[in-house]
Amino acid sequence: MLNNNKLPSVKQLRYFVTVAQHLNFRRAAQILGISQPTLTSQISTLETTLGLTLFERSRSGTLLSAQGKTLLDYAEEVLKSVMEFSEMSQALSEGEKTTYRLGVPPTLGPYLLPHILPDIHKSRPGLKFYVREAAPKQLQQGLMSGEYDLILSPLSSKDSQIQVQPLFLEPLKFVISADHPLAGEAFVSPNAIRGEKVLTLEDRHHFHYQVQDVCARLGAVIDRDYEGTSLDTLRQMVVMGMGMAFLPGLYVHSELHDPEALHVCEILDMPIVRQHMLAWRNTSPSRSVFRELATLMRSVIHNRLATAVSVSDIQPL
Amino acid sequence: MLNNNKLPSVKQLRYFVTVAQHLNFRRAAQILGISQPTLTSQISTLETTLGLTLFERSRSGTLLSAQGKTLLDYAEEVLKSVMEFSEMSQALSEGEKTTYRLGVPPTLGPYLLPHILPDIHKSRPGLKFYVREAAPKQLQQGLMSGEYDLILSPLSSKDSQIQVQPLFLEPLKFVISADHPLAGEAFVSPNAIRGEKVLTLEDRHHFHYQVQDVCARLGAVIDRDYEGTSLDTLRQMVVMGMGMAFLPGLYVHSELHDPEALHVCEILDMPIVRQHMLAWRNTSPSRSVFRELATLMRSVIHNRLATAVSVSDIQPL
DNA sequence: TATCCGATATAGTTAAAATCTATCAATCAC
DNA sequence: GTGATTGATAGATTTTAACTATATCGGATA
Repeated sequence: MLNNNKLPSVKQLRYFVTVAQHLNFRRAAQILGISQPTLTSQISTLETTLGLTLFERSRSGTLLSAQGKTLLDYAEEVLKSVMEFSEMSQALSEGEKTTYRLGVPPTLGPYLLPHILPDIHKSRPGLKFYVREAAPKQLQQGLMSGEYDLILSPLSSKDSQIQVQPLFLEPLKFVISADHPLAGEAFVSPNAIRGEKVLTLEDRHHFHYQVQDVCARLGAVIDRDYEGTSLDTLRQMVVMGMGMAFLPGLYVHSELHDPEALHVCEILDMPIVRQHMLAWRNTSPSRSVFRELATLMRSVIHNRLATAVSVSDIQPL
Repeated sequence: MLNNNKLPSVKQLRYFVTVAQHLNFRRAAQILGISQPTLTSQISTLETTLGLTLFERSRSGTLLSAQGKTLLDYAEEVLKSVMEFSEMSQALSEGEKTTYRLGVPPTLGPYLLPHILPDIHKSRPGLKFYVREAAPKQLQQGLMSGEYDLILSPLSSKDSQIQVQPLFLEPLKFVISADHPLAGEAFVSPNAIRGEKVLTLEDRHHFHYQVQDVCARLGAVIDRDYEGTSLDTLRQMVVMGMGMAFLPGLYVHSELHDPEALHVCEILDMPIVRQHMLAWRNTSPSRSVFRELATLMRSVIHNRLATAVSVSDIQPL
């Protein structure tokens, strides 16, 4: 078997197709912008690597051989796929049509993204996001491993490989069952909570530790006997009178439209918030896009969600 | 717009895909059988021509960028089509699966090919024929123009660009209506035909001139008032008593199984035959295949049709 | 028949590209 | 810290693609 596994080059296939179209080396060379001897030599190199004859040459003209005729379709198929590759790369290099893998915490994504993605899409129609939910710890790890290009995260990581920009502060609202003695007031005194048991999510959620911190400051304790698996179950637990809880402001803003069952309030003179950041690898070739995106997100959040959250100042580079 | 229309090479795409699969330049280089600096430089050349970043490199590892991830699928598509091209060319170069365009005269093809193509296919399963019918003159012209790779032809062309090999001699049978006075004898004397009118095909068929020659030798005349458009109509004309005619032996052998309506006989002491040749361009890269094919055809015809035709001697090269 | 035109092939040279070896600098695991 | 591993860089070399000039062949034309 003479045939090495040497692959033909795109250039050679382009030459082949052009000669096959015109059945004339000189004209094809002219169209390709190369000299006729170059074309002759390239075609004959290709024929050698393939181990067959593509064209029947005679002084009186050039014909496609039977085998060449069969291969022509395949060569055109190759050129087509190369063109598609090339066009896609062009679109990508011009900033259109890039899909970024965005990781979000489950306690934030569903209550933030529906409010802001439409506007972001309107401003930057080329940007697409493939959104996946995971706990912040997994998000950060996945960011480093390349699983995500971009994450929304509560972390202010000191990792030098991660670039972080603050987006906004989200208040945590205090919620109690509507028939609880404390219900009815917009503000609850910290003293009223001291020593109380507070419901929260399971500790695989970062939210668990955030609430733990808050409770430590308030002198309340986490109820570890009953923990919610999601914000929705947590809310149901409160509605059913199993205890009091903190819920993210955006969750309240998005999901709680029935004030009957639940009373939402805040802690008097004690702002309780969590900070959300946008983070990416600082090796990412799209980092400038991401920086712009952070700015865009702050602006959209300011427009759409000013009543629920407070946007962070724009950080200088 | 920075982007030139320079196309990536197959080699670069192969490098790209391999690095993307392993996310490690050194290992990918080893697999590709090249050095790591070469790989680095090729990838970075590719990135430059595409105007974007395919990989995020850091000392701690290599990641596919978001754009690289999108392009990877396209690159794999290109490689797939190149592999298909390559595999097809390999199959072709090993003599498998070539389709040759075979031109045949309408007075021969339908009555010869069904008898021999099955055996030919059995001996050389790779050979395929795309069969088209045309008059010998068109066949020869089409052979030169590349429309056919191979023709069956009565011509013994002196054209130096055409290679010709004789295949077999086919007798022309003399047919008359079953109720004609001459019917019943296996041989008819030439004298009985002298001066008679003989039916034949229209003059766009080469067969017309062959019969004309025969009639000239016999002293018969062609009936130009009524001419058949095909052998089948010619036969019907004879059955209907419109006159006598010559029909190719293979036609008689294949189609005439009803001896009632028609009487088939031969001219006494006067063999009337036509010679069939196989012809191809002597520039054809497949000429050795065609020579073998001619031998094969003679052998198959000898096995299958010895009662109807006589195979020519094998011609030395 | 001689000649010219148009076709591809060949020779020889040059510019560009791909590749190699050797080495560097950053990072990570221990 | 130390050694192993990673991708990047420098410089030399080989290979490839390209050019110009010319040869050769076949067919049309005078």
